[in-house]
Amino acid sequence: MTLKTPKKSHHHGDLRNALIKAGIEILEEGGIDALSLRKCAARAGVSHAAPAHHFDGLSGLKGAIASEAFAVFSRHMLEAAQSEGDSPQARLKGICRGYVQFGLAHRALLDTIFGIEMSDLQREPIEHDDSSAYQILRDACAPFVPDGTQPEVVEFQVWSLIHGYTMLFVRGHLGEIMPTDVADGPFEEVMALLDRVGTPPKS
Amino acid sequence: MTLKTPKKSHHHGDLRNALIKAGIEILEEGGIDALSLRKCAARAGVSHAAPAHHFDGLSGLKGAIASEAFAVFSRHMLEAAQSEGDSPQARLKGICRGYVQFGLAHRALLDTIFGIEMSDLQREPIEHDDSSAYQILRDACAPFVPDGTQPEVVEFQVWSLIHGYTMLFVRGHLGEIMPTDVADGPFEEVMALLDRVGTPPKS
DNA sequence: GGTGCAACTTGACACTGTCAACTTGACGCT
DNA sequence: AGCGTCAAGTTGACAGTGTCAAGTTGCACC
Repeated sequence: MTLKTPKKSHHHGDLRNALIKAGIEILEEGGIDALSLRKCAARAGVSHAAPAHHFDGLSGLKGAIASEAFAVFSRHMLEAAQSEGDSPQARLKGICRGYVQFGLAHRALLDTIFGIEMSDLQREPIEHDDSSAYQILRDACAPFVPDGTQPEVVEFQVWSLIHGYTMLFVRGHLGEIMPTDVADGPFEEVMALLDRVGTPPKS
Repeated sequence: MTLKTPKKSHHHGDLRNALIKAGIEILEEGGIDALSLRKCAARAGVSHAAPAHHFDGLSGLKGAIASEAFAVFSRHMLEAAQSEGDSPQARLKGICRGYVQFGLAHRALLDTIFGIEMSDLQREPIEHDDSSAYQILRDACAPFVPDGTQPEVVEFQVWSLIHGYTMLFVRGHLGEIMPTDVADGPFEEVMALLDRVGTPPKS
């Protein structure tokens, strides 16, 4: 008598989404190594072989989870950007701060998203879509793209910097202790490299 | 009658190094997911439980392999730097090009090195040592560190940029195709962000 | 010359992904 | 209404994985 149709047949009805939800829970609780098809199946209340009807192996499930994780990722970036300021510079720095915060708060989701090999996702490219996480970065970079130049250059500069910083930072490579907050690392100092992004290199 | 002492007793004599060597071979052949303790043991000609006497689980073996991989990493960076030029700018760009080249040529070693959690290597920090890969980056950055400032700022700026670029690039996130050469991506354009690294932000 | 012990083996266990064969029930068609 | 098809889920099996306990072996040291 729950809200979801309580047909207790062996047809779950929404197993695909249930498995994704279970997978995210397991990831958040135990990290990327804790994720397995059988644990997801058990948590969703189905048999161990049921996920094979919805995903192409563990990597298929990870891809589906990554699509969901992108929503969380985007939310972190947008929220951080909003609490930073209105100028293009402040907005860009906010996006970057949200990138790091997402990596700290949802480490396993970050690993899932960027552990994916672009070569083995035959279907729709999950990024580079409109309203995607990449689009958020793209919009934040737009004010810094010089007229008549390819926007990808500035985008990849910013993305490379913040992605590399986040990956190194959350794994503890940039300090002695494992960080739990953005303030545990030299975020401001490193991001200062972006102070003159897009301006011509010859001063 | 080989050069290595042919004592065929059950004492291998140099099993630890043999396992590391086997592991690197397996990594280069099949990627990071192909690595397993049992396969390393089989290739080294010992029983499946023998590695436990030398490494603390699979992550322990990965750590030992990473230490070896750093030598290859360093070699790539130094060679690329040498064929680039003598100016500090050319040298820094060469180091970065070597970083990417290493990621392309030894993808599994890159994943092994940076898949390691700094929190669970209780022993010596493999990086930040003298003559380590990090020291190479540090030396290349030194000419750009303003007097009286902490060198870590410039180092982390450069490291973040090149690390993020490499990670995104080798996974195919920066283009439609999976890259096989540095020239398959916008390396020069992105590295242009370093053209004025270390100079004061207020022009 | 005997003893201790590190190195390695064997065997077992739980867990994993994956496959084949089977059951069930919902849906469309005549 | 009856029937058949077929997707969705189950069960069982298999090879591979890490890990532990217990046993064996031979080197080194006293």
